[in-house]
Amino acid sequence: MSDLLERLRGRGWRMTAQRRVVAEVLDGEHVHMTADEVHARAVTKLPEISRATVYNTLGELVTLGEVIEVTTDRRAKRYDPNAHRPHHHLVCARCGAIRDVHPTGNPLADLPDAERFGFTVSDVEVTYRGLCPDCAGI
Amino acid sequence: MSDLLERLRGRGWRMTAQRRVVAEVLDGEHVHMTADEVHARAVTKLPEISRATVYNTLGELVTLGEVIEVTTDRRAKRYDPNAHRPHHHLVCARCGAIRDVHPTGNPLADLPDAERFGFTVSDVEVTYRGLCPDCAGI
DNA sequence: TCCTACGTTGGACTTTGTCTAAGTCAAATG
DNA sequence: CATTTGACTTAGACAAAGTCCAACGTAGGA
Ligand SMILES: [Mn+2]
Ligand SMILES: [Mn+2]
Ligand SMILES: [Zn+2]
Ligand SMILES: [Zn+2]
Repeated sequence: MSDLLERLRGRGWRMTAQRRVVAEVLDGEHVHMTADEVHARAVTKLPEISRATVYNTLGELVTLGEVIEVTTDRRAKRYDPNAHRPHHHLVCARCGAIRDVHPTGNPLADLPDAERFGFTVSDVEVTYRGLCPDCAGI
Repeated sequence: MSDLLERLRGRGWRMTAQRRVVAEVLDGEHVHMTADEVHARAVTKLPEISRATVYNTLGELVTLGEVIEVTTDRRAKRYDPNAHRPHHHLVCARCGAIRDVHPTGNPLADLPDAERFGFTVSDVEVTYRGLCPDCAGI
């Protein structure tokens, strides 16, 4: 994530305080923030940053392949800076906690030709659902 | 789907023209309509039916286990009357076409204990993405 | 037939995200 | 450095999907 700013520059993108702050906020393990959460944290470092710019920058990071959009529920999209290692997600149905998981096996191989209906299948998302330790105890 | 009305009655639910119409609309193969699409079709049979009632009834059918909510994108939820046979979905990234698919293998078995982080995992959704024959040709 | 609790309705409201016009500024240029 | 310019940022209007509510209507039991 730290050389992200270089890559952006390499693409001829202008470096701004806003983009730097959004990139800084998106860092860590099992980070899956909504756009508004990113904005809330960005504001603590750069009070004037607007919601629109956060949306714009997140969209650019997704296009760049530095961040992945994750949709685990019908609420807000989540932005996942762990774009380097392919993984799937385990979601608590009650509190919404999200963990990265790395299942064995290849789900793409599990889809026979007869079940592809002529589609060119390029990607697969797997979402495991259940209750986290905290929520299961209640 | 035809005995749905019986089951509803068995649960002590009042039978109304609105609920009957929503149940009728939700029938067929590879049907994955949004709430507004269900409403649009329901209106042709019962012009006075309101959006709120469609949402209410769909929610009730989901609770009853007669219909499954499918979220393939961050647009509208889709309602799937094929709740009887477990299946997953294949989605065209361009036009949004949805097909039911039945992959081999069990993704739940592919998630080792060490990757469960103490969660009680109860369900898994798999979404295959790609291009349908029409969209791949363009 | 009458009652009433449950179902329905329209509209206001919320959440999430997009769009735009006007202002600002990074960085190329000399 | 100072200038210049088009890409970037901003506030706020707008849109789509869904929820909520108070008033009204009716299914089905007494
Ligand atoms: Mn992740
Ligand atoms: Mn389906
Ligand atoms: Zn939880
Ligand atoms: Zn298509």
